[in-house]
Amino acid sequence: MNNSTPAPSGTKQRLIDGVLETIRLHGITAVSARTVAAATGTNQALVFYHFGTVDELVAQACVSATEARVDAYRDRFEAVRTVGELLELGRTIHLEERAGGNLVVLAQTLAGAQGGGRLAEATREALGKWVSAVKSALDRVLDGSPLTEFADTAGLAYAVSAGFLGLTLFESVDPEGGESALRALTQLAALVDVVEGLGPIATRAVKAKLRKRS
Amino acid sequence: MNNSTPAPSGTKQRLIDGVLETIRLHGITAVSARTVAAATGTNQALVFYHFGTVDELVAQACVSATEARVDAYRDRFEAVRTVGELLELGRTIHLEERAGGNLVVLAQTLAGAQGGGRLAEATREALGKWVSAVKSALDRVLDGSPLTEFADTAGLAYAVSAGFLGLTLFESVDPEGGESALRALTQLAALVDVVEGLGPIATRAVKAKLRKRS
DNA sequence: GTCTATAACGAGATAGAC
DNA sequence: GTCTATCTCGTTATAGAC
Repeated sequence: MNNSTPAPSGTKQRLIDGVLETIRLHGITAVSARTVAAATGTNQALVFYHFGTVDELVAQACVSATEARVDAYRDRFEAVRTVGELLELGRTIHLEERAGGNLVVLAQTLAGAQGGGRLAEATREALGKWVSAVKSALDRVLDGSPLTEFADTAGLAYAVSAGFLGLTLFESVDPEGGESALRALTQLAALVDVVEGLGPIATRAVKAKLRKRS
Repeated sequence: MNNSTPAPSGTKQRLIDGVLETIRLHGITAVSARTVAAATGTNQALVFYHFGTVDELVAQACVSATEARVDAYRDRFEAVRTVGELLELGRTIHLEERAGGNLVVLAQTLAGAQGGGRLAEATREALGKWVSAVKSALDRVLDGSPLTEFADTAGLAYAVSAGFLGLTLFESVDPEGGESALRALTQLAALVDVVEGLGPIATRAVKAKLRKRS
């Protein structure tokens, strides 16, 4: 806790890896000091020595794993230029992270945070990392678009992040449904780009109609 | 199991109510035969007498609760006429069900289904009820719209349902974030309606551009 | 820092009285 | 159909040897 990357060398990191693997394979309900110890090849007492409680281990694992993954996409977030590209990036992230199982960890931890407590705090922090990445991309992408003055980018970022998380949980019980949802989102991305590139006349029409409603 | 509504009179229904309340208040991780018994004022042996296993109780509670809620919205789903109205209904459902805690139950059960098994089957079934309600509304609403031939309504229904579930989990750890997400969705609903009502010229332009991309 | 051993407790599940 | 009692096991957490 004394520098930015507290050098969790050795066992501490192995325990974090172990709990992540356990969550990926068997869900948050299967997490215990013993199952984590089994996954790391060590023993359960080390969980309490290094983290004090099981919840604390899960919390730290969730935050650090999410941080690492969001950082890994920083360049690609910054390369996004249209809403369609952003949705496409979302789809890519979803696919890649599903393979690595990182979204599952976040979704599971989020579910486990229902009772409040330490996990709620940790998941709020972890989700915030994704949300802020999406929000800054949205701010850049929507700049100058007919949607700017009506779209609450912060709220949209929350909605998008939450949506992908829900999708992650969903496809674990219904892979085909998840697949078709992703295909639909890809079509949606194309639609958004088309609307964005409608040209000045149509854009002004959209803007005018939107103003009339608000 | 011998007729459509198996008359789960008395204790069996109380156990179902008890597990639902437990999940709402403390999450799926807090569910056990003992906690449910405490919530019903009875004893834990009844769980096994009536359901065999705790998982089976959770599974039946999830499915029956979801079925009841989806039925409660049937009329309102059928009254929907535009995409914007559908999104608005989604927002309404989300608000009402959050108060009753029913979406939380589904989201929590979904998270608990990660390891497969009985819960996975039950949540697939329960989610399917929401999805099919959304899909039939989408089919009706998109009929004749410029989006029809490009939108995969089944996939969209999955995406929308999963999205609202993710939002439900999200706002339990970050209520303000959830609020802003819902506000953003309301704005989005207005935008969709505006695009839908663009008039024949713009509609043809959108269609043409979409075709060029696919 | 890591291990074994163990305490204290809650879990799922069953047996049997009523 | 409901209860109490109990079995067995997994759980968190600690104590203490190494």
